[in-house]
Amino acid sequence: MDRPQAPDPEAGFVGSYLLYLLAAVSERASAEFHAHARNQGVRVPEWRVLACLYDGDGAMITRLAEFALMEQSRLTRIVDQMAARGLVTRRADPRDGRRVRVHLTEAGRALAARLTADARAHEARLLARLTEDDAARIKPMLQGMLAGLSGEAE
Amino acid sequence: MDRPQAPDPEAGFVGSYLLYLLAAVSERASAEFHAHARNQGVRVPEWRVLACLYDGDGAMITRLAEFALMEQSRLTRIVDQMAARGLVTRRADPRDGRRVRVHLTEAGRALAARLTADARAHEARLLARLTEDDAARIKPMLQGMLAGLSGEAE
DNA sequence: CCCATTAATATGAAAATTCATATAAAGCGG
DNA sequence: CCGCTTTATATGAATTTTCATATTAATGGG
Repeated sequence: MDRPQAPDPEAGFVGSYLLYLLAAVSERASAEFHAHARNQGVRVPEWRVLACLYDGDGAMITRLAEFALMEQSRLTRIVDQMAARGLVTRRADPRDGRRVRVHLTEAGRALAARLTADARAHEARLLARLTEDDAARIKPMLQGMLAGLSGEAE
Repeated sequence: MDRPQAPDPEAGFVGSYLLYLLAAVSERASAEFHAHARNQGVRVPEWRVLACLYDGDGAMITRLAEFALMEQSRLTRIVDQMAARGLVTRRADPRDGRRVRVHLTEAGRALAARLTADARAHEARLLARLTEDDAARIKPMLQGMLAGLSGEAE
């Protein structure tokens, strides 16, 4: 097993720079599960779309792009591909003809259900590797940060 | 100011999924500074290379790629571009002819110094928005996670 | 010293991603 | 109802990124 190294947290700037730590932890914590998803034929952006729609079907393109952490034009193309693969369908919003609502198909929902279950299990394994304290605090802390960073302008 | 929304942390899977929270916080916390870097003509991968080299000049391509969170072949091309812009130079390692060591030029070092200072200031502003408790705990927690995820296989 | 293997970097070609902008539907003031 | 502005999505074209693999150098065994 030959995992990537990280910069020394003691020495230098990078090893204790908050934005580096966030990016590195995110990337490395996600690596395993993302590899699992790809093995199931699902790329990362597609997995994000599946997960978001599984939480709330029929989201419009713009909001879906925000939740799935990607640009609108990219999401449009991801949705194209997923539609071509029969995972989602597009429907015009009856109230507002500009909007496109994205819905999971049967197949898409089944795939999302499977991957979401896998993700829960994987998350449990990740949390199990933390100290009890950290495991208890990490999510609320991140949720708090996210709330502070999203929405309200200051 | 119209910031992206985040999924409801109360409802659904995504809003309380650890890997989502990490990715979202990383992305959104970094957005401002990354925009600043781009305004200085420096893209994100380039900024990461500058910061890593500023910490320790003369890194080889492979390790630099690990630290800078990108694939080797991508880093090779980033270094190409940075060399073309006069920010770095490549030098063969005298001990091992396969290795290429990347060094900052004067201009590269000056740019790295400036951006690193900006990054410290920006980080201070980010931390100031957290509760005292969170601000004190976030970095050690992330460093611990990173150590657990890197290096040692289990 | 040679061969086979491993390691470090580079590169071609395909695919993904971005950026600016086009298209089209709503909303609004008059 | 009209024209103007805003909002939502799509798309062309350039750039970036990935993936597999080529190239070159070191290493270890016989």
